[in-house]
Amino acid sequence: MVDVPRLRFAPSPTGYLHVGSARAVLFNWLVARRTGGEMLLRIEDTDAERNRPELTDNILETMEWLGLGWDGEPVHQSRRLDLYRDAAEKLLAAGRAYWCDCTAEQVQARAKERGGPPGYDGFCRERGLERGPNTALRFRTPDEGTTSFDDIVRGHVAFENAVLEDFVLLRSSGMPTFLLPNVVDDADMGITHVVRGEEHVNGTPKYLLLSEALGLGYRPVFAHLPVLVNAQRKKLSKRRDSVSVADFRAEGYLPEAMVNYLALLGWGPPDGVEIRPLSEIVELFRLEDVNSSPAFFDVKKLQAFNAEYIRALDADTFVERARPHFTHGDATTEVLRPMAELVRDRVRLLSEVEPMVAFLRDDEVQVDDDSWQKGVVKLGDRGVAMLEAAHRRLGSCEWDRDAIEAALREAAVEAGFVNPEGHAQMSKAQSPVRVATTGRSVGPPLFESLVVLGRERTLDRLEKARERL
RNA sequence: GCCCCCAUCGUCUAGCGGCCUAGGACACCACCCUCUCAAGGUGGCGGCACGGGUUCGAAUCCCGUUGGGGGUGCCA
Repeated sequence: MVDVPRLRFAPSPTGYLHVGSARAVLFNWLVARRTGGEMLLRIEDTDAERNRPELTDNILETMEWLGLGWDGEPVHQSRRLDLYRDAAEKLLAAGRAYWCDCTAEQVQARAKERGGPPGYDGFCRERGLERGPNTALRFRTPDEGTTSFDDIVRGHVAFENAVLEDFVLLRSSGMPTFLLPNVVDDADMGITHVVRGEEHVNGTPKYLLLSEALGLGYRPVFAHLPVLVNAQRKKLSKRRDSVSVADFRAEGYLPEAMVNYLALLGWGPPDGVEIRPLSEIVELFRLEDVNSSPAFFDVKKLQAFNAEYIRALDADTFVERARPHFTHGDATTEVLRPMAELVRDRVRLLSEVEPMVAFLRDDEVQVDDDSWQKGVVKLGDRGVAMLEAAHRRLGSCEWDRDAIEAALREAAVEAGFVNPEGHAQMSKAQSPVRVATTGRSVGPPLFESLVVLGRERTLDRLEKARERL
């Protein structure tokens, strides 16, 4: 039988999918795709206290949005509890586990008393306790020897068994904790490559010891990915940092930009070409090339990628993809369509699209104070003259892009915006007209904007601005 | 405290003993283009943490120091 690589992503439904997990999904997915293997999905919901079942949907939906699907049906640990209990019984029967009734307080108190390292001290190892209402089952770690493994990204990693404390297998509630189901399922699901975050490195010897004690004869290949950190170089945390992939989606990031960017955290293509389709990344990606040092999640660079991906969209696709971000669906779509390319080349996020064309949609224009001061008031008499000249000339010209440009250039000359060569100085002259009609000092090209705005509203807004001065 | 890991421009990375006067990308700065803003073009700023080895030769290998991170839960 040929060994088909089999990977897995194993989230616990205690939070939304964040960028760190998304990167883990991606790398697992890439390996599966590249090697012709599969990536399975396992929901690690053994913590009844913290589980939020509805979050599973968010995680799955977000993975689909990213375009990183999984193979087969998701496995839920909460539906396989018998498997873990059987495994626990086996360990107990083999003398590799024992019952313990110590409370967390007692464990801490003893650690403090002896002045040694924190953690469980093996107090109940020889007490011969029976299962009771307040007993947890602990794994008895070896006192001697070392446990080591070869990590694809980190090389050889070794631990003295003596530093491994006797960890909990079954809570007093009877529910298993992380490690036991993790090992049992990986073996049961035939996982060949365990690709996960660096935070799991220290748990790996326990994982291996468990596998051995269970007589599973199971030993996957490990690859521990570097953590993603914030600007303070701390591991990204859901509490401190805004890292929910669903939030990025809501802000108007494209999944292809997100995935492309994520691939570059801890890995780089050999030819240095950073922006490229996922299909190419699949071809190039190798776990052996993954870094082992922490990577900063740089939103600025993500935005740059996003802008580039947006610019690569054709006009219709751009409108369709921006549409879900509109608060006034059809109305915004209508005014955006004729301006699509011009707007598309100016936004970094899809959420920026609607504000950029709102002046075309709404009856009244909201004039930004700062823009008003800098773009109109500051120009003094010439600003007034420009508004008046523009109003007059736009009142009688044809209504197309070139005619509007010609009219405004003439208005500029009339209002005194002339350069040494005697030509209209449009960079300055356009500003009062722009602010009066669009409400802002920056935005899509003015002439095209006015075409869509229409003569009536344009003249009306120029007049209102004039009156306001 | 103990255990494990990490260390190339501000950031993400290329580099796997000579091709390195260290390449690219993002960010930043300047100029060009230009109806604003973008985009684009050109140029610039900027890095092998430090100290020892090994070697004819080290960003690349080894050791130490320093700095950073992760873990140390009846969370995952």
